[in-house]
Amino acid sequence: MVSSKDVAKHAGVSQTTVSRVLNSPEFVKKPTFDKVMKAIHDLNYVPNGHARSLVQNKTSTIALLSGPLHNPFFVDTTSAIVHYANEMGYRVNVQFVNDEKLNEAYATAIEHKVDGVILSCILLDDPIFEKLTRMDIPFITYNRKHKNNEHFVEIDNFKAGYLAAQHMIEQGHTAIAWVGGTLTVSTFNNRYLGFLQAMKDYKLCLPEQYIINTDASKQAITDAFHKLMKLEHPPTAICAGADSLALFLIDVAIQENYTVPQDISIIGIDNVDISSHGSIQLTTVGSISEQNLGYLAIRELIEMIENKKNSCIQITESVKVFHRSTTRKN
Amino acid sequence: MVSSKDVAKHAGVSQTTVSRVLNSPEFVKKPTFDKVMKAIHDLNYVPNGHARSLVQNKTSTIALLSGPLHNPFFVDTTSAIVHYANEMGYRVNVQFVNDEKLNEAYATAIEHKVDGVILSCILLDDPIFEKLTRMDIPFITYNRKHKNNEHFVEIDNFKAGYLAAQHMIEQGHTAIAWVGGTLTVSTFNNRYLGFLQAMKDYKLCLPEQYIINTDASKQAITDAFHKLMKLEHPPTAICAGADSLALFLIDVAIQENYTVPQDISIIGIDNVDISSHGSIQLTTVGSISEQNLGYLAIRELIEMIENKKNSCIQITESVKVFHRSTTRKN
DNA sequence: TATAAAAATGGTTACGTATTCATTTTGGTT
DNA sequence: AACCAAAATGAATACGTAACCATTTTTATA
Repeated sequence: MVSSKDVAKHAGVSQTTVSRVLNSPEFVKKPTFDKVMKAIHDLNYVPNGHARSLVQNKTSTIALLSGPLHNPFFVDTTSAIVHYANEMGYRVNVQFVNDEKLNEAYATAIEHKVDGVILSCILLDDPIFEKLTRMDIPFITYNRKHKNNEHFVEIDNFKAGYLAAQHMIEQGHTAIAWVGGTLTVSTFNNRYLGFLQAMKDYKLCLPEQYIINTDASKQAITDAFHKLMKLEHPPTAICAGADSLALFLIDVAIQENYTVPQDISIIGIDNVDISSHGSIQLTTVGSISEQNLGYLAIRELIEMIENKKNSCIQITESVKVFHRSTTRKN
Repeated sequence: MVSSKDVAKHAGVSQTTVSRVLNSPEFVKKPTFDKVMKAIHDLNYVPNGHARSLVQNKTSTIALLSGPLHNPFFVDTTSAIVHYANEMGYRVNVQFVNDEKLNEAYATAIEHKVDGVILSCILLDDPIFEKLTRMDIPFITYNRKHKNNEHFVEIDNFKAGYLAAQHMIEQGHTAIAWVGGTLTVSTFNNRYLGFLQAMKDYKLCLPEQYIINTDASKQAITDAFHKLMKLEHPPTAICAGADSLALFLIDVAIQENYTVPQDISIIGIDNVDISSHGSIQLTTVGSISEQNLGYLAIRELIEMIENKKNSCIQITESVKVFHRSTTRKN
């Protein structure tokens, strides 16, 4: 492997000068600069990023711990995060983690002394939080948050759950079910609480069988749907804890020859990009702002890294209903 | 930052022993091992990956240069690639590149001495190819390939184009249009050639206005659709060069109050995961095998990295039609 | 017990860069 | 020409690890 020493020798200068040519060319005379550049080109030299990271203690790398891409929410956020980070000169190490394999993911992230960590998949009560804090690595969570989290970006999850229920109620539904994810996740927890509050405020009956909080796998959602529709009095509407769940539900419904929304109304939360596709037209609750959570989070993280500011970043975006075609008057 | 020297001092051993505890514990006595582990834990030590990379000339990192995630094909492949790589102990540096900003992307990838590069976005006649070869970094392309490419994984694009046209013809269509991407991309080029061949074999008339090869942006596809449907004799069927294009077309069609497939049949190529969703049910041509191209590519790349084998990897997967609900008898 | 072999540990160095400080060269002024 | 300040360059070092070789300690064998 050709190093800056080789370049120096080839150009008849010192390694220091080679380094200067690349990092502070204003301090080197034109002829010297040209000589070195020629040598760099001749030898096909590429500086070694690891050596630089080692000496500068700066990696220009960010670790992204995202949820899986089969959830369209993470498609949108991952895309936004990687694009913005690259634009700002950072490389992004991506990992798609499920909640179990979290520890490994953190380990590899930390070993490489990334400049910052941006993550979604943290539990309300996650020991990882302390580790990251102790490591003194800037980090921010998006979508989810930790119980004593300082830096996070989220939507108003409680209100989102509330609005979802309210929307169904306003459409004349009374038999409204909830299908959400595990409550150890802040997002699902708050959305669920919002849903409950609306049902209470509007004095609607909510039988226990109408409430399903399970893991977010396709299989679990399929089972949930079956369970609901086989009840003696099946619901006429389902509020899903996330668009990804809503899309699963719709898929299952169609497979089982139900028509959405004629047979059953379904609303999601997140307003993922694909929900507005003509073939899907998912009614959902999402951020009022155009910018997705991933973008907001990475912007703040890079701000934290570069300006070392330690003021708390706590962004909660307002939400509204996007009324499309998967819900209708009952 | 706490280093292995600090650990060594704290444990009363040499730095070498600390290194051994972590990398070849079988050569260190139990009591010493315990002492060191305690020190590691006490000091909250995490080894520095960059220093290790520097001395070992091995990074356990792979650069992924993918197309954008709004194309669902890249959602599937990115997911598969990152998952498999992580499982095999590699970190993945992801960049979503458009064809213009390719050079920057390569530069940052190469600077960090990644163990390998996996890329989709290469043009048939791309100077990058030579650079990578000269750098002696193992690399493989998926989906697309370079004109003198050695390692690649693709589907049988020519046949895919052929089958798409054939499917429409068998459904009784005669006015069949083509909407594909730029022909400097191997994938689109071969699919287009296959389409042409089928039209020729079946002796179908193909007016020039029925052929649109443009960039793959939503706007361009919208324009293409308008152009086609405003013709005096609009087509009754469109073969799209990729599922992403087909999905754009369907979205536009629905917005413009066309019904798919009643008003117009549309077929894609790739069989992306989302195409089988109940709300979409896109008829498409895709690989016979279950495994997506990203998975095949990363598997081969890691094989190349670890076994230094230099036999050419040239995988072309057979394809078939997945007949769903966006095409029908004319 | 003596001795050789094996096991365990330590000292030193290299990896490739940026940085600090010292030295040389340049250019301007008298 | 002499001198000084400024500009340009170079030498030496640190970053944190793994690897190589040397040394010490332990174990097995006669």
